[in-house]
Amino acid sequence: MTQDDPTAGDGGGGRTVHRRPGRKPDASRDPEILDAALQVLAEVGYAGMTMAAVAARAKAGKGTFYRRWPSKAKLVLDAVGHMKRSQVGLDRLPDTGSLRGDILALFKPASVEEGEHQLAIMAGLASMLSQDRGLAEAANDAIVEPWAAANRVLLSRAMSRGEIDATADVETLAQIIPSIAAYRALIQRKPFDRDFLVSIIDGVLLPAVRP
Amino acid sequence: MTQDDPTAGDGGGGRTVHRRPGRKPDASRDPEILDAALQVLAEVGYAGMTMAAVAARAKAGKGTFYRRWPSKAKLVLDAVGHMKRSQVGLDRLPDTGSLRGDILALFKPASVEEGEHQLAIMAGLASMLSQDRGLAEAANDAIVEPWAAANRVLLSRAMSRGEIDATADVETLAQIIPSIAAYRALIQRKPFDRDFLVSIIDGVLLPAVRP
Amino acid sequence: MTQDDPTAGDGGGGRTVHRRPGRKPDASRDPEILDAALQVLAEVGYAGMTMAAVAARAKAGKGTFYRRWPSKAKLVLDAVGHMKRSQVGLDRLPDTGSLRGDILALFKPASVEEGEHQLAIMAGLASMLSQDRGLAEAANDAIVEPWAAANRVLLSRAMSRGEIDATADVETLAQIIPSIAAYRALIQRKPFDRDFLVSIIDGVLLPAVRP
Amino acid sequence: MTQDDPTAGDGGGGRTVHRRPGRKPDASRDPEILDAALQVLAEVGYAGMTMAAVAARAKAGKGTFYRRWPSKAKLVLDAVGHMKRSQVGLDRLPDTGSLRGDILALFKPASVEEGEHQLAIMAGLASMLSQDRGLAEAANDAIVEPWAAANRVLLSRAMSRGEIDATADVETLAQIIPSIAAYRALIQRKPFDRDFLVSIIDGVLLPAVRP
DNA sequence: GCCTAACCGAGACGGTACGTCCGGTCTTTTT
DNA sequence: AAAAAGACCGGACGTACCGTCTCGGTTAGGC
Repeated sequence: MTQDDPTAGDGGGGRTVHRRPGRKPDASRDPEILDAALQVLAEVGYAGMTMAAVAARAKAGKGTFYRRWPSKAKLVLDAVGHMKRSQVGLDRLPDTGSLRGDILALFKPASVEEGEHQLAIMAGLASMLSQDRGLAEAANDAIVEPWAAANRVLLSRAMSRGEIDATADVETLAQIIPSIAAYRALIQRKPFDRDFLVSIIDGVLLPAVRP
Repeated sequence: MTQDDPTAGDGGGGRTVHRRPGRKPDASRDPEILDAALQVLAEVGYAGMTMAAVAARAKAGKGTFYRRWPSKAKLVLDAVGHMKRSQVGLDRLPDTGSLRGDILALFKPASVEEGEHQLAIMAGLASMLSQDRGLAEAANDAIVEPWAAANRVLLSRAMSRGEIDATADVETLAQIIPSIAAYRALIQRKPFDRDFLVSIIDGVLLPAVRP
Repeated sequence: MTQDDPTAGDGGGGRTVHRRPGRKPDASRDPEILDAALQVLAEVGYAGMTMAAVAARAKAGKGTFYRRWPSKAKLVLDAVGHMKRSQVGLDRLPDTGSLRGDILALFKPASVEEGEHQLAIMAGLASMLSQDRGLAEAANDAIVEPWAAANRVLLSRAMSRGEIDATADVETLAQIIPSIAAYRALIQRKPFDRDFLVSIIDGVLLPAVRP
Repeated sequence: MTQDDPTAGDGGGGRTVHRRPGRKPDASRDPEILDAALQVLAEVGYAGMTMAAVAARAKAGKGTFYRRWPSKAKLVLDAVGHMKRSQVGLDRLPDTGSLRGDILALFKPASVEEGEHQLAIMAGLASMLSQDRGLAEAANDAIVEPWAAANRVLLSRAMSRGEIDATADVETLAQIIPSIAAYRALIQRKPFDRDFLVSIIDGVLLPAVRP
């Protein structure tokens, strides 16, 4: 998103390629600005988020981020894409021995809370999703997809154990919980609490995969 | 949203309760304004929708709708709540003899197209959903809930026929398809096409309800 | 300004002359409305005077005075023209024996106070004077001209007594005090107090007319 | 009207008093906006003058002048105060040798025309004069007072020459012509033409000052 | 070590939408 | 039919905010 660095291509044997003189943009401001944007976004939503507020939060001037992102929308897009992704931790997934236990452990309170913060952000930028396809993708990749991936792994494991039907549509099933969680939080604005999770697991997921 | 009629409550023995004199609000302007708002909303989205444009479309003065709705957000909220609901038609649901056939018939192309227009409106106001719980509720009631209700009926019928497991969690299952459809259209911005519908039906719904 | 009353000619022995049906305009409301308009005008000025405020003050509906006057400006015009004029009382002017005494008596505190209220009204509609020639005339006739006329009489008397120069330009001189009083009150917004009056009399008027 | 510069008061021993950072208000916009306001004011009057029109004329955003003046009234106030004053030119007053000649030369047609434009502006804002003492003062200072000052000089000269009575009340007399001119133009809406000027001079001023 | 260009925070700028208020008209109920 | 009450359309007011531009001051390079 930040503009191309004309010096980037001068990697190898380029000689006497005159760099544009002057001070380089302070790269350390990028993440600070993006974090500030995410904070404000989660607090007041996209519409309520003013560039002045982000600037104040990041102790930056508006010029500093308009030099890097062409608009508020693109800034938010980049901010979402910049969110640290692997909160779910595919490398250390729960392993309780049963699919039900694994999934309940995956959506343990801490994770859910973390996820709700992400959903708050996503809710904040919901308006942009309809305007900007790329932003929708970035948001999906950053927030929902990791959980779907985790579910995919847990389902595959259960299948290897012979715990679930070998013909189950793992790909589709893995999207069920994250999608409904997001829908419930974003559109219905109801809490994605443990009771609801259990009703999804016991009412939909496990029945659908029973051998 | 428009205020209650203070004269309505003449329930007791009071007689000759004098109505407040003066011109009554022109009730016919309500739906005209709401329709104009929906048109503009679907065309340019919530952010691009200006009150002046709605006023011009409805040939109304700004005072007229600020007398009825306190803000742009509330106007849109009411407009969404006012959308004609019975697109699904609970009284004339498909009846093909099988649950799979029924659901596929329910989400026939015409309905889907109609639904996508509604989703376009909903996408237009997505930014508000995160700010206003009432709006989210209205949107859910007007757009998604009718389909969930239809699914509920179809599932109940199939259960009476003995086609599906008698212990199936109809309530939760009925929400699966509308939720995922809305999520896919609003957040992921991917088409809710027939292929995806089939993969939901065959990969999740039917397996979950098989006896 | 108010429309002709077609019933006015039915004074005497008219029998079975069919009147236009319906309630007659309540002529008694005219002065009440005009007084209310003058009050509001003097209090908040022309710009701050709202038709709703006048209506409330007169316990009238807006329709009542828009049926009689075509606009706010014309209402004010009529209101000014309607102000009781003969505050000065040409028939009972002071007669102290000297021009100086007469003029000081004419502008005695009570009169001045009364005059200041009129000037407050005039100041309130000052904006209209520049827009509407007729209003300016009406205002001048109602407020300033009576004092000029009184001065004219006092000067003439003094001339008959041989107190002042027989060639004095009475017409012009008679306008001096009212004009300067109005200018001072309207434009300079300084009080037209006794000291200032004395300085006009002794510094301008009497020197100009001394034999 | 525009706020004081908080850095101006570095009078004491304080060193390294850091100015408030940020872009400074573009001082050149002040007179441009004020001129635009005066133009619009003279053309359509105070009531017809819209901020949007002034903004368009000055190629300014509304925020720019609402940052400098708190309201339309204050903007007009400042605009009047800003009118170039020295139309009269105290340094090059006429000197014909006689008071009568001097005054007639002072109010030569060109000056009068110039003055009438100023009176047009003043008439345009007449409504404000009754609401805002400061505006009335500014208007008086900018428009009428310069002429009074010129008259004062001419009278003093004539007195030094022994042409007029040494005990004449120069201060009061100097206000007569400008006051009556303003009153006649603003309130009576009659032209302040040469004939009327002559009648003032010969009927009031010269008689009052004759030795 | 100095020059120069681009950076930085801060905030004024032009433009535009919001929500309020009011003038003049029209409608409903009461007299 | 006229009165009081008040809703109606249109449009100006003053506020808020986006994206740009300008200020004084700082930080890299290249010489």
